[in-house]
Amino acid sequence: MTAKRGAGGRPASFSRDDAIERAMQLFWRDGYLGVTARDLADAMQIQRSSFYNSFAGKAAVFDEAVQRYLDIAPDRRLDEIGTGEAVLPVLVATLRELCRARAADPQARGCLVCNCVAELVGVDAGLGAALELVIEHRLQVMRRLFAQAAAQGEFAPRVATDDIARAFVSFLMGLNLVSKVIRAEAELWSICRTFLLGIGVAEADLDRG
Amino acid sequence: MTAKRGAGGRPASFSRDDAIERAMQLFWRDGYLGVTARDLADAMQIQRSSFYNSFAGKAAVFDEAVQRYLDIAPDRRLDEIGTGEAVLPVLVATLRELCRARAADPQARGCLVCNCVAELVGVDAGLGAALELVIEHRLQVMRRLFAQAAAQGEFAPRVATDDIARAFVSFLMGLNLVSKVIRAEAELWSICRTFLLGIGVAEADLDRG
DNA sequence: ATAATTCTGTACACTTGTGTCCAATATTTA
DNA sequence: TAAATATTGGACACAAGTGTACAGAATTAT
Repeated sequence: MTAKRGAGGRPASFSRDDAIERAMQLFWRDGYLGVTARDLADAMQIQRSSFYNSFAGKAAVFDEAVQRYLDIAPDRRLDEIGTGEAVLPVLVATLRELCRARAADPQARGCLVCNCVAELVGVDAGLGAALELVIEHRLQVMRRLFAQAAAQGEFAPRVATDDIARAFVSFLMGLNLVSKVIRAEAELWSICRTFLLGIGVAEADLDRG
Repeated sequence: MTAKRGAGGRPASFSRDDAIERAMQLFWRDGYLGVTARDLADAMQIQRSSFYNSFAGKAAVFDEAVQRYLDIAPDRRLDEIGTGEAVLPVLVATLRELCRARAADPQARGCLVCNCVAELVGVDAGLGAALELVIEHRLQVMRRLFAQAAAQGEFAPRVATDDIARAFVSFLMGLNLVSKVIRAEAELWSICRTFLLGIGVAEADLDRG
């Protein structure tokens, strides 16, 4: 049974947050299809019976794991840029951090979302759609941010900011994916550099990340 | 047994090429882990016993399927550009064709190689390494091509051509991946446009693809 | 103390996947 | 025709995965 509210009882001995965290780490490394319910329960350090008691199954845990991933992903900071705030410094710092994190990961796992978009969109209707939403959200946020940055005179776009936003999301997914093959932080950063210069960011703004 | 050379015998009733082609289509749609040996034999339209007779297993078929994919992938044309030949027209035409193909695919499968890099690199050592080689090869070819294009005065690079090559491969992988979510050809093309303008390709060279 | 609730560990039934094997049949070359 | 080779279709053994069930122990609130 799932938890019911009522009189007291034995409390869960595991932290649900910790369990989801461990599940997320596993999905991150092995993808969705590469993980079984057994693997999950093992990684979450709970019995398989507890697993089925407390969670609806692999797909449900995956949903929660993705949410958890979004909380710790380097690009979460882009969602927190407010209106009126400077965009470029945060953008540059975020990309720097992303390169650092991807290169520092000894397992070269790349990005959980990107990996699973490749794996699940068009394969699993439900999970694929959920992941598409994450990408759509990133697109929406970037449209707002690039419009804002241009309006604030932070850079001189050579094409429509909506086009830049789309190119940025594509660039970001490519960077995450290629980071599984290109392992040197400096080379990953050079990709960011090339992209940023290309969309009109000034050289001077790149080093102050 | 695998085929032995000797006196004649009953010839294989199926075309090995067709079988690999069908296997490739299946891997393209469902990924590697999403496909079982049964699925494979079914798709290849051969008995499961014939499957094990004629192929070493799923992984071996996958290897052949990847090679087949490389033969039909839009970016194969980039490998055929000779020394002294103009690079940009082919590059632009290739990207146009890529956008067209990705948008025209009703199943939104993206790129088989990119999908499987996301799925397998770091997960399956053998297959992952083989896919990494494909990416490394693309990197090598692009280094040569961008150096050639710059030397031939086809465009004015603002950063080192090696950096552009790296950024291009990343861009290409991102485009393939995002094409699973962004389905309109015009939007995919706008991503290419933004990238090409960014690395210094002249506006005039974009429309003559 | 009692009821409520959860965990543990094991067990079970069922499905799916893997790889092998075989006898019968079909087709080609020598 | 005989030898060689392939396919067919079914069967088998085995491993792995899924989801459920249950009895006993543990812990909490009332």
